[in-house]
Order: sequence, then structure tokens, then C-alpha cells
Amino acid sequence: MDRGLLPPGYRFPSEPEMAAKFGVSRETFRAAVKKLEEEGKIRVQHGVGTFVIRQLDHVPSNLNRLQSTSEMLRAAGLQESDRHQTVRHGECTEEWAAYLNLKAGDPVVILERGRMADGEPVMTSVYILPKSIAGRSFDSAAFSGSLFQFLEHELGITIRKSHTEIKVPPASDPYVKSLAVHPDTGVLLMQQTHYDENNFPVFYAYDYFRNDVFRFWIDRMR
Amino acid sequence: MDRGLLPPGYRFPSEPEMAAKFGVSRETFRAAVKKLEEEGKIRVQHGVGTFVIRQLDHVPSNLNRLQSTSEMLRAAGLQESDRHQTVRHGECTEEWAAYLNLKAGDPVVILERGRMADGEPVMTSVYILPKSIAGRSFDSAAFSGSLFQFLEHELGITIRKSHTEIKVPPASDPYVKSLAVHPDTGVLLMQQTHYDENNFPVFYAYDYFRNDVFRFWIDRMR
DNA sequence: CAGTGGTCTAGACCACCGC
DNA sequence: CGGTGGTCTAGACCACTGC
Repeated sequence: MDRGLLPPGYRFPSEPEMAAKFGVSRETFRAAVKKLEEEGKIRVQHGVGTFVIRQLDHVPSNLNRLQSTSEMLRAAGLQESDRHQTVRHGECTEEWAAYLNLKAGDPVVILERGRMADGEPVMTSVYILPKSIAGRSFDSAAFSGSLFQFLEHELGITIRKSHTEIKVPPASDPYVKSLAVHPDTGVLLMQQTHYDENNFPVFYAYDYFRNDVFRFWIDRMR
Repeated sequence: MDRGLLPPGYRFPSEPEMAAKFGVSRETFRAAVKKLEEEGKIRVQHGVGTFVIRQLDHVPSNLNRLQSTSEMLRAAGLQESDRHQTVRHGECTEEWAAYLNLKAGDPVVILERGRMADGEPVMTSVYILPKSIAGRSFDSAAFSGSLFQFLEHELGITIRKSHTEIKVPPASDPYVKSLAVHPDTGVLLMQQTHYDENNFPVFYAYDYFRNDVFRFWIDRMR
């Protein structure tokens, strides 16, 4: 289908027929059919048949899959380079408490990172981690690269999911000001709660992206 | 699990055992397990077991599923009311041509709609439809309500998918100006190509949302 | 009514994990 | 090595569609 050998509109032989042709059981063949249907390559109609539909271009760097910001930078073709990085300790606000399953006032570690490309700032992240998770891991400044990878290798925590709110931050936001280096540079804000494999919140993040450098896509279905 | 009767960390009996308990075959039981796993309610570990994980709040109005703007308005608790609506005919631009599988200069129908709530504008949409699809359906001004429903009932076209780019539009954009009624109102732009069940592009849309009225969420997994 | 996909079964064997 | 989930099978019957 990708090579155009099976044109859009092509109708497959029936499932028992195809299963026999491949020498597998019908259930096994149907598992493959289901995958292709989920990928949006074929359309299956009960009582009618299975058809090839128009193949859409694949957009690899979209929002449907969770990526670390390091991975997003790489996908955008940018060299990863920190502009600055600060670590400080603070108290959990009401807002963070709601997302991180904490109480207001609980100790948190606040990590701030700016990234550059071609001598210009392109994004800024502020990470909020419960002190109970972060411990003293960030006290020695040996940390660099992906936070996802750091959590996985140093603390054995795997990030599996995120819940992301997409916003236009107010122009008065200082992070916006530091990124809006050109007059018409839009800045997009993602406020994200990140969860491990048990759905426990691990950290909350404010990610500011220059929209002239990063483009964001979603594929949506009804 | 939703009622908390099975707490996070609870381990299910083995699959053959559970299948027997429900009086179904193991494959059938596994189909149910797979659904719960996709919903993010349980975690299945090969060779280990199946466990209840922490239940997340369900956010009904998110970007993971495709909705018509009418549905989004309803989800935001707003009464649907058009501010204005105009239909005009035009020629396809290079940009639209790429998304709509047309050639530049092909005839298109351009539909513009503004929506109000509590006496204020809250969103604006500009829809681009190929004349070959729209025909003369929009000439008589009898059209109101959801464009999705209109296409389905009048033309027999079902919108199944969309490919959405999320942007911060420049402040100079006239649609932004008309929506930015308060000093710190952010405006989010979604540029969307909508496809039918055969993946054929049906229309292209510019949807401008006031971000103080609409909030946008995505759940993402690795 | 014939032909298609949708579902379910009982059983077998494999792959992985922890002890 | 024992117990878990992952995969596959051959066959049966049901549900939907179009003629």
C-alpha cells in the first residue's frame, strides 16, 4: 500500500481466503488487519469487505506520542545545548499540589533549563519535582541531557504518560519575554504532568517553546 | 477500580483462573484485559502478573478525540450562537492546494463563522471547501449548526479524521485582533485538514480560539 | 439468501520473570 | 523450575450488507 502496489479502493479477498493464502489461522490474520486499521491504512466494513484507503503522509514529530524535550529538539534538527540551568528548593504551591498529589507547602525541587540553537534561545523549561522523589540527586550539578533518561538511570523511574495543557502564555510572562527575541515570535506553553507506569505523578513542567522554531501536530479521530 | 474496590497495586488472579471464573475462554477474557490496559487502568507485565494502577481523573473535553467546533462549544458549557456567517467563492491558494489535494487556482468555497457567548466573541472559523465537494450547497443561506452534521446529512460525507497544527498566531492577524477583546486574552490557532473515511481531504479550517474561554488538553503516552 | 466481517472457544505451545 | 502473560490454531456460530 505504501508503495502504491495496492491502490486506494482495492478490495481484499475475504478473510478466510487471505488466512489460507498466508498459511495462518483466521484470528491471526485478523490481528494483522486490526493493526493496519488502527494505523489508518485500510477500512474494514462489516458485511461488505476490507479496502485500501488513501495513504496519508506520515508526520513523525507530532504530539500524539510523548517525547522528552531533548527528543523534540533532536526531531526539530537542533543541537542540544543548555543555555543555563539552575536548581533550587522551594515549597509546593496550591497549583502544583493538585497535579503532584502533594500538599501545599511540601518541599519541592525546582529545576530550570534554557536551550539555545544558533546562538538564540529556543525554549525554556521549568520542572517541579517532589523532594520525596528527587532527594539529593540534583545537588551535584553532574546532571545534563534528558531528564527522562536521568530519572530512568539514576532513580529507576520510567515516564510513561503525560497530561498536557496547551496554552498561549500572557505576553507579560518573563519566560515569554526572554524567548520573544523577534517581534512576531509566538510562544507556546505546555503545562504537563508526567506519570510513571503506575500513574503516579513524578514531575510537573512548564515548557515554553518558540513557535517559529517548533511546530506541533496532532492526528485526531472521531 | 473506579469505585476504589480494587486498590492500586492489587494483583489479579492469573488469566486462566479469571477466565474460568467468568465462564469464558481465556482469549475472550484477554480481549477485556487489553481494553482496560488501553484505557490506562491496569498494567500487564509479561511473566509477572496484571495489576491495578492509580486511577486518573477522566478529562472529557480533550484534543485526543476529534470534535466539531459545535461540540467543543457545548463541552465548554457555551450556548451556540453565530455572530456572523459569510460565504464567498475564491481560488485555491498554494497552501490550501497542498492540504486539499487540489491545484492552485481551483475554485473553492470559503465559509467564515464567528461565535459569541455572553455578548462577546469567543471563536472564529474559516473553512475552505473545494467547489467540487461543496457545489451549491451553501448558496442558499439555510445552513446553521454543525458543519460536520451538515456535510453528513446534506452531502453524505462523514468526517473521520483531522490533521491539526497548533499555533500561536501573530498579534497582527485580523482574526486575533477581533477576538482579543481583553488585554491579556491569548488566541490559539488550529489549522486543520479534515478527512473522510477514505482519507480524502474534505475541508481545511482555520479555527481561532480565545484561550481564556477554551482550554485544550492532550493525554500522551510513550 | 449468499457472502462478508465479528466473536468466541478449548487447547496447545512459547517467552518471560523470579526464586 | 514453576507460574505468569503472549501467541496461535481450527472450527463454530452470529451480525451485517447488498442483491
